[in-house]
Amino acid sequence: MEIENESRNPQDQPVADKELVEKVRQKMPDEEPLYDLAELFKVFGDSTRIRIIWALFEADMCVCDIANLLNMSQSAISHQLRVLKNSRLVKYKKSGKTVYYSLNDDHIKKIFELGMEHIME
Amino acid sequence: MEIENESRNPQDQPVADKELVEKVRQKMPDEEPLYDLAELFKVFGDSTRIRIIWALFEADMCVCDIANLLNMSQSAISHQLRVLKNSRLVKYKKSGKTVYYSLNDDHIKKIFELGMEHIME
DNA sequence: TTAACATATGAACAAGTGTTCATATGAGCA
DNA sequence: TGCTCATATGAACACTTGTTCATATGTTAA
Repeated sequence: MEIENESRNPQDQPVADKELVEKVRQKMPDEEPLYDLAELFKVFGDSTRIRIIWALFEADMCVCDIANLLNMSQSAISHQLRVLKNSRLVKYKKSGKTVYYSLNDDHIKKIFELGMEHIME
Repeated sequence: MEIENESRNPQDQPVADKELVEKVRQKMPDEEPLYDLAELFKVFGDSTRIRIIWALFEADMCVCDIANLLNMSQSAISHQLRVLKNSRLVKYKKSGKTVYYSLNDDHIKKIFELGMEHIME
């Protein structure tokens, strides 16, 4: 009985360089943090949310002023702020009827700047 | 005829702090780069693409080895590599039948590391 | 209390996305 | 030439997502 030279994975994919695949596999982070990272970038992957965050770079703002700034409905902004809140990217402070949102993470600005550098290249 | 105290935008949103909205509006970047930035993060916002990129941090790889590493079909990987290629995040080099992909941007690793920092917080 | 206001929320729908499947392309080899 | 292999591609489909619309919640002021 011969051993096949080319290894195969469960999906029956041929492997060109089995050693390399194993080496890289061992260096890969666990699935979960990579999944979480994708979830974070998914949040950044919408221009409304990008613009909300960019506005909050400049100043803490209430929902209606953000809606006005971006020329969008209060409801749309509120929905998106919830997404940002769920990702711990923004926090809020209530003041009477008004709710003021602000950024909750110092990394965001740096991430955005690096992203901009890629775009400008 | 009286001038209303509260200004309204085309969507009939009340404005709490008109001056602030104007100040922030002037500091906001143009729509287009913000739209492009969202497009970039959209590309990062998928765990398959995140894992492909992370693999390429370790080594340049051909399509079938990436498919094997991630235990996914060659077709799925090829489709995703095209997305990465269109965003100028990866480049490729042909060698006979085989196509080797590699990263095309030094910012990516930094962006991912900062993203990870947010997750770990 | 009632009215006005700021915000949040749920349902619904159109638009977008990732994978699969089948097949095309193009290079190397017999 | 014809066959095999690595990759690319198009169509189809299920699934996800962002907005709108209607309405609920909760606060302030009269």
